[in-house]
Amino acid sequence: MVDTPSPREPSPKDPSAKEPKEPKEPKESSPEEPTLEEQIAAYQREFKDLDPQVEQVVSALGRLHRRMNVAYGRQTATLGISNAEWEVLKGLVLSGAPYRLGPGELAKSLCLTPAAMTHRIDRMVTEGLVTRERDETNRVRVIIELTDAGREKWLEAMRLATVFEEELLQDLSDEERGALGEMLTRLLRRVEES
Amino acid sequence: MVDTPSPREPSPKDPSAKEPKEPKEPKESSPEEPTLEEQIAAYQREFKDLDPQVEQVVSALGRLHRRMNVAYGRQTATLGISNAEWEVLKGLVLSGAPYRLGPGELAKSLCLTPAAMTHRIDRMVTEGLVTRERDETNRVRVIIELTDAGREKWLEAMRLATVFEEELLQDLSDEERGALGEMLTRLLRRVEES
DNA sequence: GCCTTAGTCTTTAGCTTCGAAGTTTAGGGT
DNA sequence: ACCCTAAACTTCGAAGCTAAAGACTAAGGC
Repeated sequence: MVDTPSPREPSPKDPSAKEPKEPKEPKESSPEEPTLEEQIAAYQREFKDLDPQVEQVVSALGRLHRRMNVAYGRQTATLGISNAEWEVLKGLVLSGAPYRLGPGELAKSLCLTPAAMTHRIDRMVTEGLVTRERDETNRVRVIIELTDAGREKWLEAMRLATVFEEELLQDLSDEERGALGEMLTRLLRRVEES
Repeated sequence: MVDTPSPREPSPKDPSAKEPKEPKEPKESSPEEPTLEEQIAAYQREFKDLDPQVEQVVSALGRLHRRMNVAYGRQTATLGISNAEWEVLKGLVLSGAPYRLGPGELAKSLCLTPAAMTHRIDRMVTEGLVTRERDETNRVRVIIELTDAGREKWLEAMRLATVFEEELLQDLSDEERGALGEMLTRLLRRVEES
């Protein structure tokens, strides 16, 4: 998860409230959210035999993933769907035409339990993104099929996502992008083998 | 976390059950969980103007994070704590001696709501990992303090985690590790700026 | 032909989280 | 002195997920 916990928004707080006469000193050193460097320094302070190189990779990776999910969430929200629903659309589209899958297969590809799929599909059917029907040749199976509206939503979300991802990687050269992807893939293979 | 959704275990299924006479053909092509390469190929098939390099970075990153969380979860489970509790211990230790923080500060450093912290702390107090007491000089504040047992748990978890992380990165040379960490940090900075 | 076994989806109960309202305390203005 | 606002935590209600149990269907042995 997997992960798709909807991240917390700081609750923007009506800015029309009266402006405080004095901005009120930031309290002295707000320990709100330590930066990455501070966090790694703290780790070294508290745990002597720690490889800072390894820690930097692991910590940056975790933070990056969290921030990206927040960004994706903001984008899908503008389309009127949740991050969770976007994941379902992804699963269906990636299965290829004619975009039909059973709830169980969808659940596997999203690393969810079948029970969770049942409820997600309930919502998405009422929103017109997918249809649910029983397979008449094998009445045990249920078939979820992407609607045209669902496919269109997926396309819009993809367009937003690719723009964001391109911005994210704008500081990396082509060689760097290739090297980064290759190294991440190597790590993934290592962890999937065990 | 976003983060820390407890991942689903495939439910090991009692192995003492009778062995099927024939292992029963894998059904022909189990589309269970597409591999990374298959997934990227599917994306290109369904969305023509997609940069495969970018997609590889993004997809590998997401998968890697999920697998790592599963691995961490297995480790903390052997210590008798959950991934969520481990995060709280991390937050306290990283704040430095004397390992005291308010629930609100803890919540911020973990990207959770204060409400969630209240419940997590309830559990951890009964398990003896932390103590909760009111600050006598400012009776609004509550102070969560790490116990010796809690600190010991954190140390054990750190030892397991560092072993795992070292294994994860074993295929990367020192230069590669440095480059990887630096690139991830650059991406993080980019996304944190906006 | 019946019955067991396995497979697929849904339902139920419990847990964790979030958002919002509620409670208690501190500090400042009148 | 009183009250008002802000801050910090807790409580409440709703939503989502998981694991386990339930219902229904297909397939195969006796």
